[in-house]
Amino acid sequence: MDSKKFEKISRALSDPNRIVILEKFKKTKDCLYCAEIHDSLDLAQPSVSHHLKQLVDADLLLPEKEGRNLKYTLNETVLDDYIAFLKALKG
Amino acid sequence: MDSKKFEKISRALSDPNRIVILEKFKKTKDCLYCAEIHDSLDLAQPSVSHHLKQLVDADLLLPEKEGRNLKYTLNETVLDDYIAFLKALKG
DNA sequence: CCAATATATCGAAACATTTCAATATTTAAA
DNA sequence: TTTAAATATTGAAATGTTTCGATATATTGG
Repeated sequence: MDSKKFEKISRALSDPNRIVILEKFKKTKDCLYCAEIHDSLDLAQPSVSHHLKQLVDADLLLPEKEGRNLKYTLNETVLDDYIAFLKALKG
Repeated sequence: MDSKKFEKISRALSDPNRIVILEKFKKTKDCLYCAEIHDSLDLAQPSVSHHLKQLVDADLLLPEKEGRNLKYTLNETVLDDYIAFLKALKG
């Protein structure tokens, strides 16, 4: 992971609503539907869409179409790469 | 670490100049002087001061006064806590 | 104490992000 | 194939961030 990618992921992680989204993966199964995310986020639909886009653009979430719904899974590989970058900072 | 703290650290990590600062710790010894940071950052002095403040406010850097200079060390404990939060996201 | 050096703060311009209403697009069901 | 549901895009207001010149504060050496 290069520093530009690291920066982008950090930015994606620097918003309370997006943290709520990511934490939902901890509590629930390994995938979440767009509508479930929308329900847990006291925000208008375009705002939810915007936040999901940030997370997808940072590769933290992997989107998958399922009929007319959208399903997201957490990209653990990217999280691991991000963690590796952080560990490298320590020398 | 709570999510508010996680958010703040993520924001501190989401800027290219601040990443350059943190990466300098990898290359050099375990502490850096304000002036060394300033020298490696093609930015005006108030901007450097601003970025260092973000990093200190997020507890990523620990400042220490040494006469009329300022010395910073990387806070590895906070980095570890941040990493632990990330790992917890994966379940 | 005075002058010089190191760092911080202020205030404003430039830029980026968040939010939502309105609207568009896609897809499945009727 | 029309309609309803799910999601995305646009455009604009509100807010936050970055940057720097000017200036303030602290510290040390002379």
